[in-house]
Amino acid sequence: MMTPQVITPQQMQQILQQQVLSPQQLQVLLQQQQALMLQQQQLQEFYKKQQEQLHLQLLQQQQQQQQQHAGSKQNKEQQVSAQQLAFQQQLLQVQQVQQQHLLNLQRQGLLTIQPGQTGLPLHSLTQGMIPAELQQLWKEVTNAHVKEEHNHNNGHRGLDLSSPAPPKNTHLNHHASSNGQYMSHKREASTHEDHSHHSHPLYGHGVCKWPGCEAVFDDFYSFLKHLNNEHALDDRSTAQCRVQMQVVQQLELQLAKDKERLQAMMTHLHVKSTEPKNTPQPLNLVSNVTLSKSAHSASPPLSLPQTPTTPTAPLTPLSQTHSVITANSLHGVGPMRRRYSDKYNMPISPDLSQNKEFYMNAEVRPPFTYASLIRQAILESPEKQLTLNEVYNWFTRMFAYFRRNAATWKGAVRTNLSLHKCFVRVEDECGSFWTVDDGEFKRGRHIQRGRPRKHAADENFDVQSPNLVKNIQTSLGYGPTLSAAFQASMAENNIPLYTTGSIGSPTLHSLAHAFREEMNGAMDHGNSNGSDSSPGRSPLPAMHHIKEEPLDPEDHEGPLSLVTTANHSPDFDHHRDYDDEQGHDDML
DNA sequence: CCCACTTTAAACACTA
DNA sequence: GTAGTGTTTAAAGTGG
Repeated sequence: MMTPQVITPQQMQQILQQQVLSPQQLQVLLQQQQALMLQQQQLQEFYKKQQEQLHLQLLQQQQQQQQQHAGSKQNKEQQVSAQQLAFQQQLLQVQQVQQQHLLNLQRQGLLTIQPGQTGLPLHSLTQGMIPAELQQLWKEVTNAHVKEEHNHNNGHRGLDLSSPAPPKNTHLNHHASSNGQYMSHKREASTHEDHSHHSHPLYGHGVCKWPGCEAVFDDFYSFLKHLNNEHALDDRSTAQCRVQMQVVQQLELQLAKDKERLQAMMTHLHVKSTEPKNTPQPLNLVSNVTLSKSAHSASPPLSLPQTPTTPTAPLTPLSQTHSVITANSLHGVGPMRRRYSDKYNMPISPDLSQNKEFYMNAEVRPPFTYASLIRQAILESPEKQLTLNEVYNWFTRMFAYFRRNAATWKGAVRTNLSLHKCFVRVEDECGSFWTVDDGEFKRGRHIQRGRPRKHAADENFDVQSPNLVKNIQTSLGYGPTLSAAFQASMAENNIPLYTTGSIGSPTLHSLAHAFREEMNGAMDHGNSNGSDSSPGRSPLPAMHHIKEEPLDPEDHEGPLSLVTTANHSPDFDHHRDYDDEQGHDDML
């Protein structure tokens, strides 16, 4: 495996630029292509090693911290948590680069992994493994002092049952070795195949993996024939090869950058960790709670599947409850009982924005209520209004959990939309969409039960009834004024306005973009319906609300309803930049 | 224990 | 008829 430096891209390029090649050169070229593959594998190994190093370092650090951890807590806590956050995000980033790299390789046919041979499903490598592993790492770092770090070998079984990765891939404290396991499997497999002459890096699952080819073959020999005929050394092939080289180069470049950054961070943290005072607490801030809780609720040793959700916690150490994510909830079985922001206006935005990538990649149930999430989704939209389908898409886009556990949450979303007073349905010719009445959200009220059942037909009656006063108000273009009111409301709740680019967190756009890129590679079939967006809406819909108000005296206490107006700011031109491009719902 | 709230499931209605 | 959407009710769980 540890092949010495095989060939540099420059050399390759030279060769390729010669254009006219002898059979010998062709042979050399093919060999070099294989060498390139080996390089890829080396890269992978490097990734693993880096992970391992990280792991060790984190453990060391944590041990040191434990020894000092009796001291002052509160002051340093946040500082440390910020470091941890950054570190965690860097970890994530490296993982994502790795993931992207692997995906790319796989897509380009340079990495041929056949589940049957490796014993691991491909997606466990390209999708599930990364977040799971990261979480595992975090769990170890954060919980090591509670859990016994030693003699865990056979006792722990890894992860979340819903995780795509099989248990054996996720042994506690064995993530590195399990990867090594994979590698050795792969190596074994490939050497074995090489012996049997039935494998080729460009041949997998009966398909030619030459970039852009994907021809199907029954047997290996017809593939070889095809390879020699269709992908012989000609302009096209060399061009493709060059492209591939650039892809690899770019990935390597990116990796190098991230590596460097990570190294700097690690160095920095390491230095700090040797200073007695800077590490009053273990890396995490909440894991104790999480662990103790889940230790009761879940089967003891293992099922802390995605517990590393705790990285969310360091950012917003508000209360303990929100950090408690039990195994059950992570499995999608248990109810979502982390009242993070359901009432009392706990702003979910900070957590959401800071942990966005985490939620996007890890199948962790977000510690927010549906109502909070829906509200967030709507408020994040340029026009502060979303169709149901767009709400769905926001969920799937922002949370890996909802991409996977699609079973019931859509119903819950609908129920919440209907049930909460704060969500107001608005309708125009093109369809209906939902807006948020933040005043009602603050009050956290539900529509009273037992009120007369509403029939759709009723909506057409009583257009002038007092119930619809709000509608009339909101249908007048109160744009700027209401926008100000809305922002004030947001400020009051300490909720950043993404759409206006607030806190230093990455914008939704860029994140969505990154996510989309990743998804494009990672999704097997996901996009069943390209039409994510609901029937096109005019930028200025003639709004008339549908939701009736039971005419509660309290409902007229203030200008609350004004806030509910969709913010028809002049920027509706750049709306839906990402909304419409993706329809990843229904991916179970 | 009570109450408010959340989640989930289910039934039902309406529309495309 | 089906799927999507929306409303409502009920049960169960959580937490103040």
